[in-house]
Amino acid sequence: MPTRARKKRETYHHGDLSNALVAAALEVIAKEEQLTLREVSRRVGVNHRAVYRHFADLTSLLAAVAEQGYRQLLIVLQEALDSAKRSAPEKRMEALACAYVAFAIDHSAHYRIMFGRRLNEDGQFPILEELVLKAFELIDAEVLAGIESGRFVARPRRELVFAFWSLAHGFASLALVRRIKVKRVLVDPYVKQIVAPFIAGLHAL
Amino acid sequence: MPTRARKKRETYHHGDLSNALVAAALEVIAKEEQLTLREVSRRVGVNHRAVYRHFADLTSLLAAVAEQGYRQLLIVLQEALDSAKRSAPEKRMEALACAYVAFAIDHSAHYRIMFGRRLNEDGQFPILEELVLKAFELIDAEVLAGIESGRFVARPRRELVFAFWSLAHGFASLALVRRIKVKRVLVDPYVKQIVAPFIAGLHAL
DNA sequence: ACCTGAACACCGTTCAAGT
DNA sequence: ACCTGAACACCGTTCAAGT
Repeated sequence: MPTRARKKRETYHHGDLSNALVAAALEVIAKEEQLTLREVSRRVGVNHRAVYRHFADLTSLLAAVAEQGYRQLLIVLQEALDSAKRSAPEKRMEALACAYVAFAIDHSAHYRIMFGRRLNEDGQFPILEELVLKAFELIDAEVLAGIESGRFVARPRRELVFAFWSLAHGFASLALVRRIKVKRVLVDPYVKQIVAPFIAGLHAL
Repeated sequence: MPTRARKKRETYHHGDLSNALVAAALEVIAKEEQLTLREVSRRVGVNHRAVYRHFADLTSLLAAVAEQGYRQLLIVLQEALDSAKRSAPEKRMEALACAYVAFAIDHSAHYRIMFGRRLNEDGQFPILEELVLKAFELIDAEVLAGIESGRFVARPRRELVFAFWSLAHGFASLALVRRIKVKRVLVDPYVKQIVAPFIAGLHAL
């Protein structure tokens, strides 16, 4: 059974094809289906060649999808911090890790595109680098706050941030490929156990 | 220019096609070329259909490639431990992390297949699960030794091992996609910085 | 038992043409 | 300016036939 176009256009021109394509791509990955240029254009109801009017190639379309993902991730991380407003730095780091891993697991296809192979050429998509930097700074601010409050003594900060990120990303990524097996409801307590030694180390390095 | 077959067979039957295919696959990924069923069979000098006599599908061939990778990784990790025979548990963990990340960076295409998406169906390739378990046990033995020597007080062990693995895998994987940028010669000192807070935490949790 | 050839249903991408 | 259709060079996989 061939996939049918979702929408029927009355006009020859689509109007907002660029956004529609990204939205359709998000639909596709939400269903865990194969994300191809042809499938995405099918869903929008447009010839697959029309994509090239808006994106240089498939990779550029994926970059737009990844961009959305990074924006969502930033929001999720910020929300986690807001919910832990009055908590100690240790708890705030923990909340950050839990939110990060939960995002990766609940949006696994999206997460895979964000951290997949295709978008890894240096400087090819500056917007992605920019958003990644924002996430870095968000974590960095927490580490800094912990140091300034006198609770964290470890440094240098840059490496601490990358260590924290490696931990969260590594766990998420191993969970996604089922090398670490966790039930969804147990993700939070599991992540807390995983980051515990790291957080303890922040007191003592 | 079409890719040419490397070897010319005199006999109709190849003899050791299964191993030759895996070897050719390793050649392909070593050159960072696209690993396809057709390219691999071209290199061996055999019709691409012949692959199906030995592997159920492309994924099974990739699993055989991953298997080799896990075996190499285990050797590399064991060598790192052997070289740090008389060192303190902290140093041995550090050496393990350095060896792990170095392997991932120096065999990036191989590493990507080992931890890529395709082989992640639960229980589809028991040999892979078995080798992953061996790696787990290798790390676990180190953590146990640290605890028994009285230097590590943290627990539970299972989560410590996964935390360590997440850290190493996460760092390697972020480095591979260039989200963390490290020069090759600086990998060792960088990794030591990254694992430092975790190792400090093993003393205090 | 093992390998091949032709065919199928998919890709991403290029070119020239339609509205 | 924007979209389409036909064509190209690739995939992995299935079927029936060759040695």
